[in-house]
Formats: sequence, structure tokens, C-alpha cells
Amino acid sequence: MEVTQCINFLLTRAQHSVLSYFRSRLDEYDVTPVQYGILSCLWCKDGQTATEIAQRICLDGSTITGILDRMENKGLLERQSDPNDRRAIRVVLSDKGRQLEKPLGEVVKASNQRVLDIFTKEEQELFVESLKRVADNISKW
Amino acid sequence: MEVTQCINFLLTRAQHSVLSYFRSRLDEYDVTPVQYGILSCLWCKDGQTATEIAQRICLDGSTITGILDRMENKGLLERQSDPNDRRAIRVVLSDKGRQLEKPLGEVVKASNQRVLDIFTKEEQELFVESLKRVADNISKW
DNA sequence: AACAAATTATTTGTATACAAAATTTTTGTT
DNA sequence: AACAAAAATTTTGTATACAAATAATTTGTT
Repeated sequence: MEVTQCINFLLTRAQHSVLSYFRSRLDEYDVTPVQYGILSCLWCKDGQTATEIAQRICLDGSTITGILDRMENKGLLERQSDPNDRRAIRVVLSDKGRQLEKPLGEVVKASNQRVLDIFTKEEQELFVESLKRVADNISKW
Repeated sequence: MEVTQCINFLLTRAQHSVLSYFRSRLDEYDVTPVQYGILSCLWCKDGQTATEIAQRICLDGSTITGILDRMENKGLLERQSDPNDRRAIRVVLSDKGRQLEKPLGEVVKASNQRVLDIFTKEEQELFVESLKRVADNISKW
């Protein structure tokens, strides 16, 4: 079987294309796609712990550490220790991080539409549904 | 918009799931998914240059260097200098690399089927087609 | 032939990403 | 209270990945 017909290859290629498109659109805000994911998580509910954020966006706990480091250095957020559980840290948005909600929200919405524009409404739904089914199914194995 | 409804997030999550499944299946052969991609490329045509391989599997040239290093250390392949163009290197399979063709081919074929098993034949074709359309379309922008 | 431009591969720097181990703290059991 | 087990985060080590810069070589132009 040709490697280029392998489902892992096809998914990886599609994901890379979409990721770089999103990266290019987010670039002017000095935010990466995964950093947008964390911001988005915090816009929804500020002050979550690192573990909560990691679970929400399906990342390993140890991956979060470095990403939060870089976001803290850029002044997007702050780590605060949780008085009730000193193991935990609470991740809190800065003004800068909060103010990005509207512009980044618009950029991501537009990018999303642009990517899905090549499909009809029905195809879009089927495609999104299929991606969810693949991810959910494998995580059960 | 919820980050979990973002097409970039959905694609990334599906890709991660499939990638880790493939990784787990390839693990007993001490080969990673991208290393399988390079092997597969060479089984098809041995002695390709790093650039040819990179283009074939859609990787940046500078990414190839490290992957070939690790594969060379594991004795899967060898770098040979091209007498006709001393800038180029020819990547040549070792016996070990060649002998993996059959067992890895089978593992990947089975993994592929297992991932796609959740779909009907029609859904499979539409899904694969959609992934290609997404990747091809964005690379034109 | 001389030299600019292009090509091939590598190096350097940065960002994800995960696994395994380590650290600190909390929870549960005896 | 003592201590084992679990939980939250970080650290360390390894593997992708890309961008920009570099080095060596080849190609194209004058």
C-alpha cells in the first residue's frame, strides 16, 4: 500500500494544512493555534487549573507547562497558586489576554468558514461528524 | 465559538488519535509513524534524495535531517553521496530496512482498516476524499 | 571564464507533544 | 497519627516540525 493512501498520512497532511493556515492568520496577534486554544478555554471560564485546561483541549499535562510558560512571558496570563489546594495552579487571564477575545474570535470564525467553504452544508456536517467519530472511537480502544 | 467546535481542533484531535494508534502498532518494530513513511517511500524507490523524500511525504527539508539521523543510527538506512551531484545525498535502505517491508506493510494495512472500520464503504470514500480536498485546497492559497 | 542565482542539505532556534520520573501536597486507610 | 496511594505540576529526555541562516555545489548568464 502506498504511504500516501494511508489514513494516518492523509489525516496528518490535512491537519498540517489547516494548522498552518490558522497559524498564519493568528500570527499578527503573536498567538499560536494551541495558545488560542488555551485562551479560548479561559475566556469560557477563567481561573481553571492546568489539568482542567489540558483535559479540555486534549493535551498531555507536561505539554501544558511549556505553553503556559511562553504565554506568561508574553503577558497573556498569570499563574496563581490555589489557596485550597497548594498542588494546583490557577491560570488567570491578563487584560491583554482578555482583550484578544473579540478579535481572535472573529479571525478563527472566519478561518473556520474559509476551510469548510469547499464543502456543501451536508458535506461539512458529515466531515465534522466523521472527525469526531474517528477521535472518539480510537480513544475507547 | 467553542474551541472544541473549531475545525483545526477537530482535525488535530482526530489526527492525534490515529497517530497514537499507529505509533502503538509500530512500536514493537521500533519504528515511528513518520519513519514508516520514509521506509515506505524507499521500498517504492530506493536511493532517493532527501529532498525527493521530503516532497513525497510533505515534510520540510530540515525536518528530514533529524529523522534520517535516527534511522541511520538504528541501522535502517544509509546516506550515500551522489557522485553526479555532490550537494545531494542518496538515501539507501539497509537489509534491516528492506526486510521490514512485509511485516510493516501488513501492520499498517490492518491499522488502516481498523481505523476506517467505523465507516461504511461510501463514508470511507467520502472521508478520504474530503481530507484530500482540504489539504489540496489550502495548499493552493 | 566569472559570477550571480538557484539548489541541496545541514545547523540553529523555537514550539509542540508525549512518556517517565521527580516533587509537593492531599486523600484515604489503618 | 502514620503511612500508602493518588493527584497536580514540573523536569528531563526524546521526537517531530518549521523558519531562517549557513555551507557547499551546481546552473545559468554574460
